[in-house]
Amino acid sequence: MNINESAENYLETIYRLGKSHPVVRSVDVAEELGYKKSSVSVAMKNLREKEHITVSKEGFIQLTTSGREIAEMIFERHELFKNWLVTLGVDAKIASEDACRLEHVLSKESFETIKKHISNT
Amino acid sequence: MNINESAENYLETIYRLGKSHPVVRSVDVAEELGYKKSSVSVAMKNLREKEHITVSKEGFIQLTTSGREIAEMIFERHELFKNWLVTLGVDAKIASEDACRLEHVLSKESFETIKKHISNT
DNA sequence: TTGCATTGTTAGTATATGCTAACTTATATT
DNA sequence: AATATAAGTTAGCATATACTAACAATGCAA
Repeated sequence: MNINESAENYLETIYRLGKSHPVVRSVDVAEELGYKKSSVSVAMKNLREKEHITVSKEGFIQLTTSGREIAEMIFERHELFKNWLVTLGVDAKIASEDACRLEHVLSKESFETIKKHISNT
Repeated sequence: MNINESAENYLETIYRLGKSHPVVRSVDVAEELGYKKSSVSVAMKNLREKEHITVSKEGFIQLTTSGREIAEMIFERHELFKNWLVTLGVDAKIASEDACRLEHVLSKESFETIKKHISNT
């Protein structure tokens, strides 16, 4: 599948925005991530080429099956780590920022193991 | 201080090698990390310029105080995460690889909190 | 001494990632 | 209609990071 941290973050953001917005456009992603729209434009082009998203002619972004799978995986990791850190006493903002980096670097094996550990705590 | 993940890894590697080798040279670092010596040469030049290492005319690399502080911090994180993951049941090789990425991305606050949590487990 | 092996350096390449600037297009406002 | 605003695109730049290729320096070995 060969997906980058950056691409994972974009997909997660599209997924997250889709929960609260009726449609998601490039400019919404840029706003959410604090990036310039040119950067997002290029990133969306790459995601289109890898078929992780489709974009309607109105500019509405949709996740494909593969895009959704990646986004859901990263989102699950993000939520798990963020909530766990907050439970342990870390400030919510810091927990969220750390989760945002953590979510990309763990192997599936470590993630599943930590998930089990957390649920037994 | 403004230190990159890459630089952190080099410093940690120098520190780690220093535990088992009488002297550490560029070529030892390259061997350890599986990088080309040209890459290490450039990285060592940057670490010299930032005064995180000094290099004798024989090519022996020494950590400065700031370099050692960074290296020890990263090393501590690495060991903590690796051992914790192994304790939870993750394969040692995977645990080590994951620790290698984890060690760079956590805030001090989250690290200290997780450290406390682990020691209470 | 000649020459190979080891170590280190430099220049130039490639990829990933985000930025600025300039442009296009479509919509909306006067 | 003329212009202004919003959204998207493209080209070119900058940084980080490792690579290949070519070269320099040092030391051992025939």
